[in-house]
Amino acid sequence: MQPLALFKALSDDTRLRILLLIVQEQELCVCELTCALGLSQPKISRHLALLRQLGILSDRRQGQWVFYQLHPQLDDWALTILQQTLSANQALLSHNQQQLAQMGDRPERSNQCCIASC
Amino acid sequence: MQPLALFKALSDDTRLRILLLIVQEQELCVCELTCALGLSQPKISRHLALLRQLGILSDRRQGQWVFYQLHPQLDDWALTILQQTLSANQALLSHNQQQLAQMGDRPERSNQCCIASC
DNA sequence: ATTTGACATTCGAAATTCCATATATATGAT
DNA sequence: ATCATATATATGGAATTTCGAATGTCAAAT
Repeated sequence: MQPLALFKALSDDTRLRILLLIVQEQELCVCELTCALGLSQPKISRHLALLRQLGILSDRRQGQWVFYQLHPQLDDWALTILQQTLSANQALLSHNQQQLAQMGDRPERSNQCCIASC
Repeated sequence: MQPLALFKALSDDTRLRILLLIVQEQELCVCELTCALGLSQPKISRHLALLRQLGILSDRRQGQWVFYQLHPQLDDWALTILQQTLSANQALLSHNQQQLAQMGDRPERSNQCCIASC
């Protein structure tokens, strides 16, 4: 991951919030992000596609939903940048986290491999 | 310093290199940056103005030369981001540092307050 | 006072980024 | 098959960013 590519990804408000929310929450689906950010679904989806193509996020489909998380092979330094940005700027996301907390009918996560289902 | 503002500043190749070089070298003047990056003087100057207006860099004039350094009041987290980006991506600057090393007639720094001159 | 070298600024064109709207695909339920 | 929900993509235009070229400013030296 080239530094310039990472910083370009982070230089848009929507993408920055998406990434910081995912760092905080581990994994979120498109509808949760749409709700947390109060933006249209196509807009969220377009930015997610960009972050996926850059190798910053990875996605998995579970039934109707597609969940996004940080890409497992994301460079250490890039991960560190994201985590430090989050911890030093928690206030930035407070409204988004509030929206997420108030959201009803959030999809349930099924672990990809838990004792019961394997 | 808002995260979005910092990342927008870092999302341009010229500005990214300017900042990482200054983190490494402490202080550089416009002609040194012009030489190290191999770019036109107006282009360098325009990006420096932007970084100065954002409060990321500060400048001081010494005779004909204007030296730029990181702004003394730059947020800790922003400084950390810059330092970590540099140390994890040294290779990115190798050519620029080579150009700087080969530059002749670099202006001398006079400390703003040394024993001899005060 | 003029010149010279270092740096800053302005302006229009070109390139890039971003968005809203419309449309397409995929999954699960009926 | 059909429909509803969730997500993805395509398109065209608006807004922003970037750049080169020309010009302006400042300080030191003659």
